[in-house]
Amino acid sequence: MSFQRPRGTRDFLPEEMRLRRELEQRVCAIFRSFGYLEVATPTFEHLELITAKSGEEIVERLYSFQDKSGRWLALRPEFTAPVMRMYVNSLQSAPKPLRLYYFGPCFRYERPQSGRYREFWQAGVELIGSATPEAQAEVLALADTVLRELEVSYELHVGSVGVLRKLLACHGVGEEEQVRIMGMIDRGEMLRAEDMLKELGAGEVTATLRSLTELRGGAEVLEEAAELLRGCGDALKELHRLGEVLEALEWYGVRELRVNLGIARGLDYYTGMVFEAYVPSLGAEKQVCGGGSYSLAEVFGGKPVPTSGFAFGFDRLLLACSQKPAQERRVMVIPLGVEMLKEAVGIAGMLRSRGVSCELEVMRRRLGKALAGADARGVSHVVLVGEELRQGKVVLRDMHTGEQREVKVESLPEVLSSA
RNA sequence: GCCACGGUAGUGUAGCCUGGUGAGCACAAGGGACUGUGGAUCCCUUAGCCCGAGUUCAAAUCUCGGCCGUGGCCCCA
Repeated sequence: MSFQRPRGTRDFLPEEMRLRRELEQRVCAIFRSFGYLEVATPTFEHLELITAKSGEEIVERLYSFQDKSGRWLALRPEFTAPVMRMYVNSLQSAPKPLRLYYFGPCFRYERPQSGRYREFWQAGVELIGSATPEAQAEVLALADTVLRELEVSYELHVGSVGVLRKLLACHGVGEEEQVRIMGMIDRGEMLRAEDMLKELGAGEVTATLRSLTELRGGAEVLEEAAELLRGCGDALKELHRLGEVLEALEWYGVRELRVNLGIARGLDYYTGMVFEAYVPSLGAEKQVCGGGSYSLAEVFGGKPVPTSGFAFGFDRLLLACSQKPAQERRVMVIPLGVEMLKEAVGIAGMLRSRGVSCELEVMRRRLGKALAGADARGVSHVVLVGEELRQGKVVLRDMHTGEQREVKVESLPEVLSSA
């Protein structure tokens, strides 16, 4: 009888786990360096929390279930809703702005493929309580800093759903239709979006919309956009806001970005600036980060509060930065014969209490085999405990160079620490 | 939910088209030869046809279904 892993899940063996922890720590350290504080929420939430934010259609992409007393629950598909729920429950009267970050597994019932799993990890932040250009820019700059520090080659696209929505509103398109059209734009279905607009009697906006979503470039394309939006005051106002964010981004040193008004992010709770980061080398699942400014607290029964945030797809990030692990010091203590076992155990214990991690040879192998075994498991330093112990010494062997020297037991921790 | 390709010891593979000999090889793992330097060499051992049904005297091999994997669509991170 043997069992397979559930589809779309992974086991992480020691080597990969080390890489994951390393990356997690690097990313979270950068979050903290911007003043963000870590939070955690439950792995599952009430199903309604998720559907309140994303609509009933999302249910088929969720792991949802009834518990033993009939409550409908769902494994979280992302963190924004849970974190905002937590904010509404417990943090509404905390001093603003609130800077929160999270890291943890999320679950979606989707077809697995490269860079897409049913259990995957997200790392992200929410900045709650400020909608100033500098606050929005900070969030984006934070994402940019992470990508830059990881030395991956990426593209940052910045847009504004506010501009698009106000443009549509300007031509009499209602809220609900706006959402549907934005979804089509996000999926690149411009023709469908145009058909729908014509049906709604807003056919005259299609040319403007098309030109607008095809604009690409630096901050200078905002001028072209302004031309296109002439006569639509609300949209121009949104465009001006985007301009302010872009200006602030310059102060943060974020210059390698492209304005892309075609980013709609499909989701209806975004209000203003939106952004996405891509790592082209990842292929189909190249989006490593998505975020923007939104207003969600009121959906969960709180007072509206302007918020900006983003989430990294941690697994994709890991794929993107093919970092090779730093050489790790790994120590093994080998007794030369059973009669030295007791002493070897003692020395291993002494090393551990002095902060040097080490493992003990427990297979009673002959020296040759023991060395071969140590090598096979990636040990970098071996401590041989033999008759030199009568002079209070052990033999320290560097497994990479093959060099050996006798070292006093009491100076062993120090010598190994600097190795 | 849809499409393409795939699944043989722990890993990588041969065999499949053309059904029929104890399913072969390499590496890994465990033991030994061999008493502190043999990270070697030699020998031994462990361990496999994804699951189920069908066709057949006979299935790793052919057919169907399922499961899982890889990549793509969709969606997203």
